[in-house]
Amino acid sequence: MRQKRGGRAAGVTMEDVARVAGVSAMTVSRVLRQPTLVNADLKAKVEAAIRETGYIYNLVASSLASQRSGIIALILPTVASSIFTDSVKGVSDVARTHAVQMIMAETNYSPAEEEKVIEALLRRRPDGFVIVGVSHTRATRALLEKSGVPVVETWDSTPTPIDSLVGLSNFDAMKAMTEALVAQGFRRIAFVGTATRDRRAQMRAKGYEAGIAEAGLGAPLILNADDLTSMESGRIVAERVAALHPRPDALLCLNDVLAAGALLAFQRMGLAVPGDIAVAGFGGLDFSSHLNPSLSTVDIPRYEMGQRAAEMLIGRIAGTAAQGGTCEMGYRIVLRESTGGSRPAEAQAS
Amino acid sequence: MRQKRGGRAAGVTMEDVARVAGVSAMTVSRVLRQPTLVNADLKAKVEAAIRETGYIYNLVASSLASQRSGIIALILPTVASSIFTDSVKGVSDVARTHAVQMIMAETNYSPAEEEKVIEALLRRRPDGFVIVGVSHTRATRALLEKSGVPVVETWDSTPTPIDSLVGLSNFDAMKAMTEALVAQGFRRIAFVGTATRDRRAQMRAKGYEAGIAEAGLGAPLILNADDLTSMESGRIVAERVAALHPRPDALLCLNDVLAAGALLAFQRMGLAVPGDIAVAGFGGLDFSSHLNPSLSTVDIPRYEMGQRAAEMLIGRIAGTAAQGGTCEMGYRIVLRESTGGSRPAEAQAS
DNA sequence: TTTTTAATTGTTAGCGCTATCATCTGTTAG
DNA sequence: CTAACAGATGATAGCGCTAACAATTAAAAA
Repeated sequence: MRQKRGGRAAGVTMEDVARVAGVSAMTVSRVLRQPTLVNADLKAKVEAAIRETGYIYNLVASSLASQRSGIIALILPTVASSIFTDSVKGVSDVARTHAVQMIMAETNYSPAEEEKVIEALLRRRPDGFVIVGVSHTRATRALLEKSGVPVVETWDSTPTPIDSLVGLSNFDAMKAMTEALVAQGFRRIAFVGTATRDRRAQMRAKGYEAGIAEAGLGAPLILNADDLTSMESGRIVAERVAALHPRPDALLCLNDVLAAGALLAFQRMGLAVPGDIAVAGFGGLDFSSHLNPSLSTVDIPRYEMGQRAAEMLIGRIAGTAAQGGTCEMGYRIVLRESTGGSRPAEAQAS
Repeated sequence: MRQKRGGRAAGVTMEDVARVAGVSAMTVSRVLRQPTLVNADLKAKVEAAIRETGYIYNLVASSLASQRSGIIALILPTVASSIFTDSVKGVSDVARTHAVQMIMAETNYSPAEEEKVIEALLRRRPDGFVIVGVSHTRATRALLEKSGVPVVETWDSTPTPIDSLVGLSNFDAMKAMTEALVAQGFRRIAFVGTATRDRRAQMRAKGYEAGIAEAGLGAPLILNADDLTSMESGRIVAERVAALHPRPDALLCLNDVLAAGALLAFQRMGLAVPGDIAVAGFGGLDFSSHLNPSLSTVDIPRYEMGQRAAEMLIGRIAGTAAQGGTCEMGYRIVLRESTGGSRPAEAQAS
């Protein structure tokens, strides 16, 4: 430890290691970053010096000098929801294998907050962004394009991604589930989820509407919920649904969390699922298959989406992948007991 | 944009902004960091120049020059589990209000991985660490102590924290739940969760054992599960429990996820909960109160623990809090239908 | 032997900021 | 009228690393 610049304590630097090992700082740097370029004896000497001094490589200085931060930023609507945790893990796992660190920030489903958050993260000079969603403010888009940082958008689809895309058609997926419910014989299918929040929610609602329209089932019935990510919210909606006349014979939910909340609430108020009312969700979350009755859902490859997005991003950063790359992820309609399907049967789609 | 150093493109720098505004770079820096020191006219001019040039502050350079990264690191066992998401949010929310960024890494419940992860993060020179758990390798402890970075440990208790602690007594909490079950009249209480994973799991198992021993209920019965964070694992354990002779009259689980998996599995195999077997969990997760029957649990202030830990850490970083600070968080025994308690009644403890 | 080439290592000059001190203005007090 | 001082701005010298190039040595080719 030395004293420098007005008395602030500084840690061990590469220079210190170099002195101990009897080489130049550059050689130490090479041992750490391109060990094959260094003679084996010297390498051993340097490694010993590193151990002896307790040197900890300084990535801040490295980032500044090399213009590479080794950080990828992950922007998502919320960190506190089970909906995205698997995608986070997918990104995080890939990041780790490439010796890159992931930094996360949440937007609370607000494009304005997203703009702020991205601007804040840009100050860290991340090597790339994975962003959940394709709907951004004009300024956000301009900011990202000007910065020249690779971006992979995901969890939604668009023909005009900022850079690259790991897509998911929320519209198609929810429409397919609606059709599956129709095929199961349900005729008064209601939908929970607002059309006024984020684009993913909107597209799912539109998919439901399209499914209803094509089946010629009359006017769609869309119910809103204030909070779209809590079981409590599902419970509250279930009470409203139970009071409707005529009561819907199926309730399709924006996601599995709402669906589970509704399903359990129906049961508690004495309604049989699916006898009195069927319930279906979206997302394929883990707990869905464990509920009694097990919950029908649209299974989407959450972990794989995160993985794929991170891999694509790392390709873009390395320059091996071209801009404009797109990869559409599929979905699976999983009909279980909550819609009258049998437990083990899992229909396949897309 | 200028070309520098062999042709790499560089973005707009503070120097560029300064030139446009007709001031020195130092003044631009002051406008951004200590605006009160700068004359209002100049400030306006600089702000205009920033907008005009599209300048984005470079925190990498700032971190290097100021020896402050503005990053706090959060180390937790896993990012993919609902158990910690609320704590993550607590840390993240506090970090945001202090204009600090949070960087997260997971250890997979392994002290060896924790050591690697902490060493990797130390390279980014974070201003502080929040670490879930108090059990670390000797090397980890030495590393953190030598680095001099403030550390707040949480989600467990110890008289000898590395630096500061936001504590939770897993032993006391699980013992209290065991006693509550005994008070409810259960006599053959089994426990699920391994005593061989992390210290938090161990302490909970020990709390259960102590509760059983003090009640004079004979030998404790501890069942292991391979995976301690999935409902599927709870289901598998439930099958083993159902086959026991005599069958336990209550199953106490390491956490709510296991408990929910077990509860739903018991129901599916035709066992009444709590009639044939009671179930209780730990963690106070959101979904517990929604299950039918609602799940008894030990509610712990997950979000607040994250908040408190982050606040304490920021105090340590600012130098306003002393080393060795400790703050013990409480817990609440919540008895619900799954142990024969009535739904609204929520007993209070600690 | 001399020249060419490849393989190692070192030197230099930043990366884009900020801590520190110096300078310069305009006040206020003596 | 000068000294003392506070307030605002600028100049300088790094922070700890790496890109680019230079220098050195040893091996291969001529």
